[in-house]
Amino acid sequence: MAKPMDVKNCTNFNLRKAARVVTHLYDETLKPSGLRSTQYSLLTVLSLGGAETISNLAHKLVMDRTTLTRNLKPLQLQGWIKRVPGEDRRTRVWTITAQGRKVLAQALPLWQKAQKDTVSLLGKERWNGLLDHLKLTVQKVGLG
Amino acid sequence: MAKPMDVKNCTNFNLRKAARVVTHLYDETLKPSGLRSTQYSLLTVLSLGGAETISNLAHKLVMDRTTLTRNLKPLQLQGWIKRVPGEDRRTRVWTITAQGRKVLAQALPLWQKAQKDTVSLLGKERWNGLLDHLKLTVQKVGLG
DNA sequence: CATTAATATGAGTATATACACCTATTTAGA
DNA sequence: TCTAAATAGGTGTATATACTCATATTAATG
Repeated sequence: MAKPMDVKNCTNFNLRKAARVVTHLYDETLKPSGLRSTQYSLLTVLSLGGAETISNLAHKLVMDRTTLTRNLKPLQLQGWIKRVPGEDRRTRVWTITAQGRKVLAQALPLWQKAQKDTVSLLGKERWNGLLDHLKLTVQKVGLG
Repeated sequence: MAKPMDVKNCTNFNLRKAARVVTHLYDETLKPSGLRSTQYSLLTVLSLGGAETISNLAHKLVMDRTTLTRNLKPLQLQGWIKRVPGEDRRTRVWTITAQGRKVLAQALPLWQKAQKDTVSLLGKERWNGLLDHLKLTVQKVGLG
């Protein structure tokens, strides 16, 4: 059993370190598509969920609203998403464009490869366990 | 069993999301010390490992060398670390200062609280599993 | 109905991350 | 020894992340 007060067992440090190495694998694999891994996630959410306000997206992705403002910008500049006025004059709704769906379709097999490679590296059992623990972590720590 | 090709099960997305929520908890808890969670990790490594080159640190932390160049800067500006010439005229060695040790000592109980709170939220068993999976992930995916 | 609350968003600032490219120094080999 | 390769480090640029503060609009309330 790991000892919580040993610095080597810092939850945050180990999480960020793992995120670095995994993001590197996904970014590298997605490179031919021109998408970063984070951008792939964003585009996918937009492609599945339809038009969404930035606040909705932020809540769904457990991400700060202002982070999304910056993250959506390069996608917009590439013409992969566009912003249209919402019903409420305060809100703006983001939708994926045809170009966005196109680049996403090209990225899909690459993402699938990244997933497959990760499962291969970890083993199916371990990969399942990792995902399980991560989801529980978001659930338990998230709304604190 | 989670299905790898379901976007909701993207290893990278779930890892980054978990990192966001956990980092938020640690940053919030560490706030009175004036340290961010990442800075706490860096200072701790420097306090334990003695003088290190930036390349050594990067390897140890599984982090890009140039990331460290930027991350060390605010710590240097605060006077918590300092850079001295190494034996080789190419190398520069980083060491923690007395002020750095002081702020680290103040941050220690806060970090301990963050660890304790995280274990409480996840449960000891789950927390151990999470850490275990994260370490294995770094090990297996890291040197790819 | 006028004022206040709440909601939706963006901008300024700062840190975190890393790739591509560059310089300086040391080491290895011809 | 002289030169090419390896090593150590930094800068420019771009994205990722989020806090604080500011603005616009809507909803609530006296």
